[in-house]
Amino acid sequence: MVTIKDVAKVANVSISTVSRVLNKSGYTSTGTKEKVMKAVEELNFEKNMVATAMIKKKTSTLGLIIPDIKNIFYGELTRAIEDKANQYGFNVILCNTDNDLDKEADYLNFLLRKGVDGIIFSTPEMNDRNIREIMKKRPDLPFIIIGSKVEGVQLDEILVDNLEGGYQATEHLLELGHRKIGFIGGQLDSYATSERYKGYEKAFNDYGLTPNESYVRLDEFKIHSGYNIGKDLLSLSERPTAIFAANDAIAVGVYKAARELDINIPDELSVIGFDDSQYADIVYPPLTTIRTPIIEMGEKTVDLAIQISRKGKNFKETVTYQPSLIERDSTGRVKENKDYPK
Amino acid sequence: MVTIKDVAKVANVSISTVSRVLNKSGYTSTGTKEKVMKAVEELNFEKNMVATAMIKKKTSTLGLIIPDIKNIFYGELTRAIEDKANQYGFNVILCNTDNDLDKEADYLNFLLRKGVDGIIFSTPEMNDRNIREIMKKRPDLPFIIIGSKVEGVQLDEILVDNLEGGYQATEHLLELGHRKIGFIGGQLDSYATSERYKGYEKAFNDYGLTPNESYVRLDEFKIHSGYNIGKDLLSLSERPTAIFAANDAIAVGVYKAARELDINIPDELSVIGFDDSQYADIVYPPLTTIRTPIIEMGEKTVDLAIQISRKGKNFKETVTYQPSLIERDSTGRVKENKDYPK
DNA sequence: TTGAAAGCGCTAACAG
DNA sequence: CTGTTAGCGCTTTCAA
Repeated sequence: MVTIKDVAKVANVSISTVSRVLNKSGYTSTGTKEKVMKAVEELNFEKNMVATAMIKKKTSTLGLIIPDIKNIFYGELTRAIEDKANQYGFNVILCNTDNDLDKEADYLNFLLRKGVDGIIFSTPEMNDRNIREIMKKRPDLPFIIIGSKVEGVQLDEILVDNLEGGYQATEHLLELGHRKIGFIGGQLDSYATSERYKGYEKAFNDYGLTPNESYVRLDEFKIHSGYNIGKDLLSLSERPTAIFAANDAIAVGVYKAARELDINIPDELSVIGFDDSQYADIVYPPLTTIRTPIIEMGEKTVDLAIQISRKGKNFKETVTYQPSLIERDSTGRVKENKDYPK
Repeated sequence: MVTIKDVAKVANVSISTVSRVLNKSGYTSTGTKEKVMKAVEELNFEKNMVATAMIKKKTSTLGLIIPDIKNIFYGELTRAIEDKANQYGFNVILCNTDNDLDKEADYLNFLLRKGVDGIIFSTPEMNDRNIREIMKKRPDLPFIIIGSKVEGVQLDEILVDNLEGGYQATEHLLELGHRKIGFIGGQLDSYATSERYKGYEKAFNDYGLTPNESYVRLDEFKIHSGYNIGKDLLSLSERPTAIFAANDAIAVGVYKAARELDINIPDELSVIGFDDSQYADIVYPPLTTIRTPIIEMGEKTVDLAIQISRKGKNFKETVTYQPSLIERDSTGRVKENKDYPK
């Protein structure tokens, strides 16, 4: 391994001089600068970041904690985060927890021991004890959460206005004449679900209506949840004419269920999703959905993490992005269904 | 920050003793062991891995270089790799290159300077100059490539038998009576494409046939490629009755094209993909495809990387996995099409 | 069985 | 403008 020492020897200067020119810190004459750079070239020297990390207590590394990278939403988010981090000269360590708090705790510990400069969470549970603990342990480090909130802690949050999104989705359906609108979400301890549900409720209320409780079902943000619940809902004697799926994966499951039951989308059933992930444009008919500005959010998260790491800013920020309705072909005007009473 | 020094003070022993009990190396009396552990607990001490890395030249970190984590195939692969690495107590740094060799070179340099214990590549190009260079530079480090080969270097390779997979796909179509079979792939400098194409050709030959050149098109392993080429192929006056898409993403694009042209799958067009990714079960009709054992391959990759890193094994291994045909509903017996002459 | 001391590769005062 | 020196937190001889 070529070290700064070797460079010093070849350039015939001291190691501190080498360090100075390498870091452009302090004064160095043009002459020595050149000598050093020549030696660097000659030896193909590259600074060992582990050594620097030891002194500076900075590793140029961010930890990213998500439930599962196979989930397309996190794939998109992760890509945005990694790209931005890379622009700053940072790397990201990927951690998949499957929402397992013990696994998360292990990762957290590991990341800390490795000296990461900040940790980005995108975990849905609002009562994540790990985050509380870690923040107490390392109040100096940036901890940013994206897409959710954690109860009982002040931390930097990057959010989408879920309530507004839920409202937009429901309103869209309502305007198309639907009244029997199903809601399929994750669990209520997930911030996204609870807010999106609130939006759903609010839209009904603003229309002078109340949602039918039996149309509201909670499970997971996954395809199979949409499929199972979709089958349930669509087998009801008085089935919904529209379904608001709290994310696109659930909507994909609903598509599957509808297909099995031979229910046409959008003629007999309108479906709206949430996120505007890749799924939305793959399924047929293309999915009407609520767009979450994932890329902007991911980038902002990294900006914040790195700013805090560098300047040690200390105030906890909440940045909220606005969602928007993306109309595709999975929603349509409600139609009288002759097969069963309305 | 609590250091080994603090522990030593509290336990009233020397730091080397603390180090010994922490690492279970050398002799320590039960008494001191206890004292030390008590102090560790009391102080909530956690060993700084950066310091250890400096001495041991091991970071328990692997670099993973892929084109794009948004691509579902890489999502699945990455998850398998990260899980396995985590089992070993390793982390993975994710790098997205978009197949940009300069970007890849930058990442590589960065990873080396950070002292990763090995690098896993899943980049399609066979003439990746970076890999050659880096291997010359650090012959001690494990470099494993998964899913592809690189010309002019001996490195550990984890592969799926692409030729066999291509053969199976084509044979399946041939057996269903198809003769006008399109092939849509990535570029020929991608190992996967070239081998899968060879399999396609071989199957034809084994049936005493030759593929129609005008049905063979190459672009990228992406949805839009499948879509564009699909539209082309399906607009031919004598269009293919079946298409072998060299990966599932391309198949998804073909679905889209077929839908726009109002061509029914599988009645008027059979489609077969490759990978058996999530896409296969999301689209309608569910996609017949060739399964690549991604999880096993990812795990094997990590096994190898860590084994080599630990024991410094030096022989370059090539592990080949067998693909298998997964029949779903996108392929069917060829039908006479009355709309145009056969 | 334990402690002292050297050192991993680099940075950062502090002198000069 | 440059060199000497003292670490960063830990591991590892080498003595005791």
